[in-house]
Amino acid sequence: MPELPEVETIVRFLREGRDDKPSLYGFRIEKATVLWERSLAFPKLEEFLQNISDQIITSISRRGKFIRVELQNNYFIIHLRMSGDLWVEPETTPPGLHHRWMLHFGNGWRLAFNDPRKFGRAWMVADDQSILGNLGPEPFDKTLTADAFFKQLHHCRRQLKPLLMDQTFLAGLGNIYTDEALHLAKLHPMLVSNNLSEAQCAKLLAAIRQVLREGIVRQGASIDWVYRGGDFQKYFRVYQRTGKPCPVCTTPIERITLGQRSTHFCPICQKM
DNA sequence: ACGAGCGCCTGTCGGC
DNA sequence: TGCCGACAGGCGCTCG
Repeated sequence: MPELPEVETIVRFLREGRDDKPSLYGFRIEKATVLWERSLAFPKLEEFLQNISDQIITSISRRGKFIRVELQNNYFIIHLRMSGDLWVEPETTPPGLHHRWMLHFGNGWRLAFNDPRKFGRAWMVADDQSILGNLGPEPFDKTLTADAFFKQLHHCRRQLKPLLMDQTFLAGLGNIYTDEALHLAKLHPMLVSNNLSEAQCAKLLAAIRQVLREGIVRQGASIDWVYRGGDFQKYFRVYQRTGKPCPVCTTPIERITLGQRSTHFCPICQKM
């Protein structure tokens, strides 16, 4: 489920609690259980189990699509990839079929990483920049001005769709929000970055921020069988709407493959 | 520098 | 009903 709005929703929930679930701030990790070893990218299992025990969660934040849990001695960083999710649940619940690891707090609660497709990864590292250091700017960063974004787009010569999904260019967009932003900005996904005018670049940045804001307000999108969180899927303009009318001009939405990913756009609103 | 192909995984859905 | 391919919110790798 993870693009910026879904990850942001999960981070807020872990930080603030939701419904009957507590905030994890200040929780002491009594011990961890790893059920699928490949979910742990670093360090080796033994070292991880030993070093995570007895540490206290001091903060929880998001960088791009990564979740950064700050502990006293180091960072626990999680990437949900395609199907990962984090559940706060009582220890009395039987572990789910797709649980890959769990942090036990010894107070009746645990944090479980549920990930049917097993693509998700977690790292425990002293320096968070060893994992997050190559990420591009945050879309809402105030220093990312229209002018800076124009320069970034003109610094390379790439199709907009794969470029916007490149996390070293901009951190947080995935397949859904890229398609949605390009439609809102009325830009064809195959347009080449350094051909955009200043006005088009400014419009694209504004569109990216708008769709991400909408996604966060709706608490993310829930599609398929993963992530039953928000309802942004009810408001998709183009994503997974092949053949359905464009919300602006009613022309049927088209689907092509770009950068190995299905790409949805309106052939009238988003001309080459 | 850039894009395409593929691998990693499990699950769902539509067609036959 | 069962089988089979296509497809799914990501990303790292190789190969042209």
